Amino acid sequence: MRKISESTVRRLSLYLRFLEQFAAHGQTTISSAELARRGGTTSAQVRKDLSFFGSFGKRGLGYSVTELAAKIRDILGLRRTYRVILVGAGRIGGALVQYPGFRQRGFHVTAIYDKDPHKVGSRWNGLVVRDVRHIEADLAKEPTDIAIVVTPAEAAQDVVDRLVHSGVKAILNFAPVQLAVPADVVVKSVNMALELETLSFSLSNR
Amino acid sequence: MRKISESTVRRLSLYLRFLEQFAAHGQTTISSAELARRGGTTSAQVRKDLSFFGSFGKRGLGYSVTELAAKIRDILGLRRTYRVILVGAGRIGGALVQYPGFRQRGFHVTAIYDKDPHKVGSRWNGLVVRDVRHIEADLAKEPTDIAIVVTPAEAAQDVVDRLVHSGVKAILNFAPVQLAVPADVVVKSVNMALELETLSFSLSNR
DNA sequence: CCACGATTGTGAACTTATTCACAATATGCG
DNA sequence: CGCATATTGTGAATAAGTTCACAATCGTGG
Repeated sequence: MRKISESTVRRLSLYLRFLEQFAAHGQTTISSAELARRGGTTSAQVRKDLSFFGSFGKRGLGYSVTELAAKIRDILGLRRTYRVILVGAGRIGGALVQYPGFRQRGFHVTAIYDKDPHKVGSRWNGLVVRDVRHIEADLAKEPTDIAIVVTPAEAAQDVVDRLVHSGVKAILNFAPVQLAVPADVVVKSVNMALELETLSFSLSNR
Repeated sequence: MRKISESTVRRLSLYLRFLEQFAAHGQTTISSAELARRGGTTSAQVRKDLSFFGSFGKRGLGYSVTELAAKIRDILGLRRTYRVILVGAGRIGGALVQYPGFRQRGFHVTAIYDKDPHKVGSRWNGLVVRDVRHIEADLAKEPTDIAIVVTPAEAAQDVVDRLVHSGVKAILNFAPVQLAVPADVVVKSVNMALELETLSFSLSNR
């Protein structure tokens, strides 16, 4: 397959969200122009994004809302559900476990780990927090593709090494460090402070 | 000023983080190559990013860690501190208020608002949750540039309208909706589920 | 004080992403 | 059925972002 840009994937994700909203309102077809309006982009961009994967519309008519949604789910790999483990039972971890958006989209948090003995054993949203040292053994029994890392910066690389060693292939990282992983593992880092800094930049430059 | 790309700003933010780490280790100078290695980019990229704002290095030597950090803080508008208000006293809101990264970087959460009468009045990290209907009056007394919106999707646009009306110029939005704002207000939307979906895409395409 | 190794700053080349623009349909209506 | 209208799919044009490559310059050591 041709190399698909990150921005295209993010937009597809957005389009899917809008399609679901349209479906909920009983709308059956949608034009690229309308999708673009909602997503803050252009109709040409919408069509180009989709064109990398096939042609899903009808000229003169637009797209079938449900068909296109199904197609995008397919493209994004959202037909299946994913087991997700979470490392770091802090406040952000807690918020994430309970975040309904994950489950709605098929991401099921199946285990929570922490290093702190005070946290190990407590219940979180129906899950018992386990000691990080069980990661390897647990994942050997229950292979898991995705992990969310919400540890302090110092602990993150060590945790990631163990996750990678245990077969985790995708990591959503909230720790403010650049993580080193093998080429076949994908890391996506999110950093709240950095988002605020881009806002600060915008504020200072106008 | 020349138009600066979002990616450049994000990278500057990253460089700043690394520079602070280097400073903490007592390192006094740094080369673009080393900064690039840490940030997962190239030395040319680092120099180009900086070149949009001036020339801060010494040929043959590199950059002074503290000087460059100061320069980037300047560029990003981080010399000052920012008052930040938070709308939505849910779990994510709670996690964000306590997130040390914000305060460290000069973003001070000064007020929390919610619509739910059960939440209004409770204390959160030393702040009393106030009713959203006080936003206008409060901001008239204490002008605030930045707001973080962590409301349900349905409520977000309404809240944003009131924020904009009250003079807020930058919004970090966690609600899964596209927000409409005037041209002089900047919105940055963050969506956790979307991040996981990009991971899902990567997993399905290799 | 000159030659050498290191490293910046930056135009130019290249690559990637977005927008344009239009032929190719599909529908509906008289 | 044929014309008017809507809207896709896509090559070509444009714009934006990244990498290359090299002259400029700094510090050092003989």
